[in-house]
Amino acid sequence: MEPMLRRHIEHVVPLSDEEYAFVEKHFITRKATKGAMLITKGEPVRYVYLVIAGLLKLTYEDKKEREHIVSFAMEDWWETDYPAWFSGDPASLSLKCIEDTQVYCLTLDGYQTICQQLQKMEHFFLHKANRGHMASQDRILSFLTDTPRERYELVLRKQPVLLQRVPKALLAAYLGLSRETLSRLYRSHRSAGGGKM
Amino acid sequence: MEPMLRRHIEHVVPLSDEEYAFVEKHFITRKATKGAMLITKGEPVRYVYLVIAGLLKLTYEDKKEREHIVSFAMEDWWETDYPAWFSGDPASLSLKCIEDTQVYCLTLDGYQTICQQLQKMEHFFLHKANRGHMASQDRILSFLTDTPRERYELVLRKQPVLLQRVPKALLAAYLGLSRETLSRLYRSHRSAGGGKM
DNA sequence: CGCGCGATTGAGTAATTTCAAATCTAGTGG
DNA sequence: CCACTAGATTTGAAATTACTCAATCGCGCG
Repeated sequence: MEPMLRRHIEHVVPLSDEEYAFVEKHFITRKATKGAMLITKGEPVRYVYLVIAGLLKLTYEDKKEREHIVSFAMEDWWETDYPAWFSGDPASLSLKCIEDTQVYCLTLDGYQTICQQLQKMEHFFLHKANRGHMASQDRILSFLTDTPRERYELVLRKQPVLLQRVPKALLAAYLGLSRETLSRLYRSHRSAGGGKM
Repeated sequence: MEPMLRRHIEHVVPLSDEEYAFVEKHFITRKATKGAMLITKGEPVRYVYLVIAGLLKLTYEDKKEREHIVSFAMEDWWETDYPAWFSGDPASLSLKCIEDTQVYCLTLDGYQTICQQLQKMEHFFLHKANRGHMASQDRILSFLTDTPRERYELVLRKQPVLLQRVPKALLAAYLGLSRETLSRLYRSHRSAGGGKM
């Protein structure tokens, strides 16, 4: 069966068998169980990860030891602490498995080699980077424009999957509000929405 | 004298005279006076802009007609409504001059042609896209982690220029708080900071 | 001098947070 | 099947914080 990596890339640029083989050489795959850390704050960042299956959280811990979630990464997402990965500096973020997870791993060297040798792949990564940038701007806009309640409703509408897959406390850390507030918003929805009681 | 565009690009990738000439062909320059609109909500987005001099605001207007500032663009920044520029859809954002401004303009066609013909330039844009993505994640993190007061102090420390160049009301729309609140934060700083009265 | 605009101030209101306690749920062992 | 525990979720009440709305201030310009 076609490897997930190939399908993923060819969704953007077509590759010959030879080209794909060259690309694949630079990846390794890894399985990690729920709770495992792929990136730990303070340590070097070896890889950028492409999620094959499972769910990750990219987090930042502030001075008061509160955990904030920069993003969730699920199937087909690329994730890492980019500033640390690019620069070689120790990570300021952590990346942790919320579910059992399988990922492709790519080093910075591998990334650079692939881009240098295959313009198509540089094009692919440009495409992905642009997407990522736009998604981030969207999230910024949501912080500027929407109230916490509206942000919650947005997730409810656009990513109902998250409600199933992540504990509410994590969702709160992603939306930027306290678990208590999230719980109260959730309640008002249950009744208003017309669920059976 | 060296055109700003060439210096800007060669800060990332070196170009031969011939290569630069090819690239430059696809840009036009434009001057716009304070208050002019480069992108108007609802209209098509022809260009991505590289700011040569001046200052722009990229804004979103919500249902209650309140203006939110996604970002300020100053010298050496690339800015546009990316989703609209890439897709051809009408803009959901607006881009307006806060000061008299001079920009390079590049169409999507020009961008694609340049990338296709010169791998170096695809590399350049990949570099820029990665930077942009990281900057956005940083801003997201600030919304998650910092209180409005801390966000204000961050700008104070890291981009004091903005305080000089931008009216306070705009800064508030950028930080995601009301002008009144910003004014009060500003006050408490004046006294605490030990400025002459 | 008076107008106009940006910035500030004051007072009351709405929303969220915090801290503490109560409740619920799934898994474990008897 | 029931009791029990750990973790997640919910609830309550007080305290913070930011918002809104309205009024005032300060300054540059005609």
